[in-house]
Amino acid sequence: MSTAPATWLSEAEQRAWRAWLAADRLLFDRLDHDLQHDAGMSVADFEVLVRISEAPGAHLRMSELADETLFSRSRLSHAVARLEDLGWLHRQSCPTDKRGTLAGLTDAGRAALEAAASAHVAAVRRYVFDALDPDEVHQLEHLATKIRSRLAPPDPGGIVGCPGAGLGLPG
Amino acid sequence: MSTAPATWLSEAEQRAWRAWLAADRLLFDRLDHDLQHDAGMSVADFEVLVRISEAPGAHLRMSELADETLFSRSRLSHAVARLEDLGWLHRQSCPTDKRGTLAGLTDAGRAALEAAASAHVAAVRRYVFDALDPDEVHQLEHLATKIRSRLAPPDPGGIVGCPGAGLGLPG
DNA sequence: CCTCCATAGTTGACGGTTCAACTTTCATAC
DNA sequence: GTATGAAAGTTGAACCGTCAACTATGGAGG
Repeated sequence: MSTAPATWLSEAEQRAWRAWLAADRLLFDRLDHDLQHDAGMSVADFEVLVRISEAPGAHLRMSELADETLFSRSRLSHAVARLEDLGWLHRQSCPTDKRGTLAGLTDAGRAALEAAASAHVAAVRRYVFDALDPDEVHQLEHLATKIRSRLAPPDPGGIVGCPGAGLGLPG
Repeated sequence: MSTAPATWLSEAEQRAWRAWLAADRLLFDRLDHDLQHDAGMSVADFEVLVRISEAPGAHLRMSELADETLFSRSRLSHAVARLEDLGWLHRQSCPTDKRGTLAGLTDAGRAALEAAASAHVAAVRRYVFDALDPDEVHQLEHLATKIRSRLAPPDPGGIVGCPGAGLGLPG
């Protein structure tokens, strides 16, 4: 090991890697802190609510929700249980598959999401997109997509065929 | 709120944002999982060990370590306590400032870092940099740096004037 | 029909992070 | 030199995510 830097990162790669680590930590710490302060929810909670709001009828199978958010089943179970305790979600058993559970947005959940969204989106805009020109936005998508493609199956995209039920919120 | 999408994200921005969220979650979950499996440490532990190894004499003030890793003081305290229990770090009181604590790498810590580094670097290379050409690496650094600059004071860079004690590992 | 295994989801214990005190030491001002 | 406030770290509780069971249902094959 002491003589084998064959796979080390180049200077440029190392700069890029450390810059990403730093930006990532600062950004998500800040977004979480802000959203928790303003709306009493985490970014993870927000993502769950958004994905459900986008589903037709604002309810979604736990599995699909897990796939869309990239949460583990367990993490999602705990998260949805918390959100249900807050009165923002309700769970009901799936009529067509008795193993399944549907998570649906309550009125309070929709209200909480709407209340949270504006400040959160503004924060994302302020910390990220206000600094980037259209070309850089495209680069960001391109880089993220490239990296993502090496790590997992492709974005499920629109599993559901029926948009329009959602609030049109960013993720 | 129902009539004010004035600050919403554009389609392109939303694609970029969701792609980043996804890549980020997949990448760090995977890196953490791999490193935990191969070397019994988290990516956060690895970063702490790397930063200490790069300091002159392989010891560093807790505050400086917190600034470099972007950990909170509390998080760092807990992390260093765990690493000390593992025998990879030792703490000693700072001779010039009795409030201070110096965290230093033990021989076992250096060995653990060296053992972890090769597989971890290979994973970063495999999941990230193998997919990117030099231009894209530069774009990644540029984007991350731009975002970072909106969120925090600039990179402390080399607070310490004396490299050479480190292992030259990526962060 | 019945076995077998995969899928769906939940649960509880454990580990790591945050948050809010708290102690100790340093620096400044009087 | 002493009061006051800032800085350095630590601690314990609460919270969140992971991991390894576990239950229950669905589907495929004999």
